[in-house]
Order: sequence, then structure tokens, then C-alpha cells
Amino acid sequence: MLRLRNTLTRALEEFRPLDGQRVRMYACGPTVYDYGHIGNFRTFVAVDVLRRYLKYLGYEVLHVMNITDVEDKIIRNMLQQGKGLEEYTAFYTEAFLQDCQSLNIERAEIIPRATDHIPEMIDIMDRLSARGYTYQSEGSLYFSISSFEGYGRLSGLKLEGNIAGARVDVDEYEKADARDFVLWKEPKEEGEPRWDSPFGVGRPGWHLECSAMSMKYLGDTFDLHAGGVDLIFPHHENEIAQSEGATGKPFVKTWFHVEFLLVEGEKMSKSKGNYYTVRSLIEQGFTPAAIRYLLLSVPYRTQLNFTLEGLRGAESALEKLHNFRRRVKDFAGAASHHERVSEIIAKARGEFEASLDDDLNTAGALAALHDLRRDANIAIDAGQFGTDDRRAVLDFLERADTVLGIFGATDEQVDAQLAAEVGALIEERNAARKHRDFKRADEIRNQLAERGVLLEDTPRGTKWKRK
RNA sequence: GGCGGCGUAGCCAAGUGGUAAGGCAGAGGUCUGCAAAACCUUUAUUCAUCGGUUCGAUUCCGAUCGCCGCCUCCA
Repeated sequence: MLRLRNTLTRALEEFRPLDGQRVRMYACGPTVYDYGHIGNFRTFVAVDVLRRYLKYLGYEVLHVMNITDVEDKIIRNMLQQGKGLEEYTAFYTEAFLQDCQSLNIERAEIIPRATDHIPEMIDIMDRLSARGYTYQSEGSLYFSISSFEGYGRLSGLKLEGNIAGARVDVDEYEKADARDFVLWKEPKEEGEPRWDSPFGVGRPGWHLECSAMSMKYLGDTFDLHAGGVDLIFPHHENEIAQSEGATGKPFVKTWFHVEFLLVEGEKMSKSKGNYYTVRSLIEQGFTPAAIRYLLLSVPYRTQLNFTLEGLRGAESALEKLHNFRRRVKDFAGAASHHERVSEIIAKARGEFEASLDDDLNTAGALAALHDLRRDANIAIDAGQFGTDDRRAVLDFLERADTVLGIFGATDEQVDAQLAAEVGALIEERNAARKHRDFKRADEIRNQLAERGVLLEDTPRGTKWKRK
């Protein structure tokens, strides 16, 4: 039974869908003004594990992840570069989806773009206005938070109790209250994207976009809403105010927030030079699977301190799991079954599921795999392993990987020509070794090493892998 | 100033009121023509500090110190 920590209630709660076996979830997607960084992807990987585990448990998942494709930074950049909105955002949207794919993040069932949902946003504004939650000022439409009872419940921030040491944006004095937020913004500059609306020409505020898209596809009330912790306030707080203000119904049952990723103990920022994108790490030679492993090695609700050393460690740990899976896959022996191996698998499965049930403890889930690895290796070494066991271990690993996604699709892709070449060279080398021509044998080994192929002499013959 | 989280071996990190998962790095071993790789073994009398509750606390409570986040756009 899955238990999740709900930000709204601050409690660990048993998760039950509102609608039978069907889970409706929304995750705030990227604002496509630049390439995503690993901090962004920590959140998306965590949400991915959530949806994958829900499916593992037998639920049907309807997952919506939006693309925010109109927003201040986007507008600033596109104007600077002299590009159109669509042209500018399409590029980074594509880059984002590619990064998701390389990290083996499953695609959400629905990926709506904000600019395709202006009518839905106008509809919400109409309803909010009719209910007296809004006011117009200098061509923009604002939401008056003092009119919405319960504002601040999610974040625990008090409406009045101020903010002595905090920075407050005092410049925007056209707002009635400093914390009121904009629903519809009047264009300030030439060339800014704009749409017609009953509230004048303008563009939507960010918060409104998510309310419109989530409710359109998931209904007025749905199960899960996910995002980074930094979105709790004001973004999610404002979504609640807008959505519940418009419908009069509860908006979301469970709020799921992913903690920050830090780099060398500090918040990532371009100016500090500790800023990593997925693609920059891949260029440095790290595999996406290792990045994903690292992101899973710390449970989603604690801050993750990213370091290159940690990433190298993740690579080694993942390598061990890969080696193990390969060893089991290549196992050829008696068609037998060993009770001990069944116990090992049952223990691993129990630990794996108990960990994930406990608020998605991915660190524990990975530990379960490593335990299995060690115990099964011992069984194989002891000759207490048969082909039935082989099948059972592989089945479990495959099933576990439907949640973790660390073995990846790229794993088995070896091009056939390379395989043939390497096979021939290995044969030649082994012949040389037989004749004690070690000079030639080492020559071949070095030659292959230069091409990134690593040989491994085992009692059962020579194996190879790519490094 | 308000709100929230964290401090566990060299490093990353799980966890429980009953005596410390897992990984990285290190050390030893098996294997090998030598290697590498692979595999196995091993690494915290102790969980920031000081008090308290308890038969018993790393785990609960209080204080102190340190770190991080949010309160403004942000995953």
C-alpha cells in the first residue's frame, strides 16, 4: 500500500485514487526558455518514478504535464533574438523532450501547451470575476487574495504576518495588495505576444495557465499535483485559489513536492558556474542512466547534493548492477531450481516494494537490488543456481526496472558489425594465448582497448563490453 | 523577522524506541600467462553537542551550534 507525504496536510497518507483504479495527476512542466538543468530533471525523474510505481501497483495513470510556452523570460529572449514565439519555444520544447527521453522518463499521456489554452483561461477569469475574486487595474486583471478564504493553507504562510526580513516587490503599486497576483497581463512592449479577451488585449499569468490545463484534462478535482518545492509558493498556492475560486470545489487531493538539488552544497546558478545541463554531462562522457541512477539514489523529499564525484560513484554502482544482470543473462547451467534463490528474490522484492510504498524511498529500492546482486552472485559461485532461477531473477529485475528505469533501452544495442569484428579478434587472441604468444595477445587486447572495448577473461571464456 | 527541512563512517546515504541498509572510495582475497575486469570479504561500540523522558534513544522532548530552502521569477 503506497503512502505519500501530502504537502497540504503535512502528513504521510495512504494513497487511494478518487476514481477507482484510475489516477489523475498533473505535473508542472518546464518553461521552455532554455535547456533544462539537472535540478529540473530531478523533479521530472521523481515524478516519473511516481507514475511508474503507480502503474506497477496496477493503477491506470492519466498524467498531464504542461509546457509553459509564454512567460516573461521567453518573451525577453525571443525579442532579443528577433524570433517568433512559436519558433523560439518549439526549439526548447524539443530539446526538453529529448532530454526526457535520454533520461528514460516516460511521456505523460497529455502534454498541453499553454498558448493552446487561452479560451480555457478566459473561461476561468470569467468565472472568477463573476464570483468577485478579481479586479482590474491599468489594463491587467488581478486576483485579490484577501477575497479567497484559506489562501496560504498549502504553504503555511500567513497573510498578514510580515515578512520583515524578506524582500518585497514594492514597485508594483498598481496592485491593491502586494501579494495579489496577475491573471491577465497587459502588454508592455511592442512585439509581445497578445490575445484578445473580455478583459482587454493581453497574455495570461503563469499560474492561470496551470489551472486551466489541469482542470481541462483532469476535471475540477483530481488526485495528484506535483512539482518542485519552490513552486509551493506562490505558484501552487495561487493555482488553488484560482481553481477553487472558479469551481467552488476542492482542487487537488495530494500535493507532491520534490526537494531541491544542490550542487556542491549550493543552489545551482549560472553565475556561480555550478550549472549543469543533462546534455553537458553527456558531452563529458557520463551516461544518462548514471545520471538517472544518481537522481534516484536520494529520496525525493530530501535535498540532493550533486557532485561529479557522486556521479562517478553512481556510474560504478550502476555498472555493478549491469554486470550482474549480464552475468545472469549469460548463465547456462542445469535446468534446476533452488529454494534459496527463491528466498533471495522474495526478500529483494519485499524490500523493494516496502521501500517504494514508504513515500517512494528509491534509495531503499536500489539497496534491495544490490542485496539481490550480492546474494545471487554467491549462489551462482556456489553452483546453487539453475536456469529456472535465472529466469526468476531476470523477471524480477525486469519488473523492478519498470519503476526505476535504470537498465535503459540503450544497454543492449551493440552493432552487429562490431560484434563480429570483436569476436574474430578474441578468437585470434585466444589462439595466440594457447601458443603462449602473449605479445600478440596483448597487442590485440590493447588494440581493442583503444577502440573502447574491454576484454574480460573468465573461466567460461572471454567476454567483452564497451567502456 | 516568519515558515519548513537537515546534521549518521573519507564521501553519498537508508533506517528503527531494543542496539547501525545500500553505494562510492580504501584494504585483503579468488580468478589470470600477466593484467584488467568480474566476484567475494572487510570498513561507524556509534548516529552534531548538551540535557531530559525511558528498563533501554541514533530514533521521543528541550536547548545549543552548524547547514539548506521558501517568504520575489525559479524544478
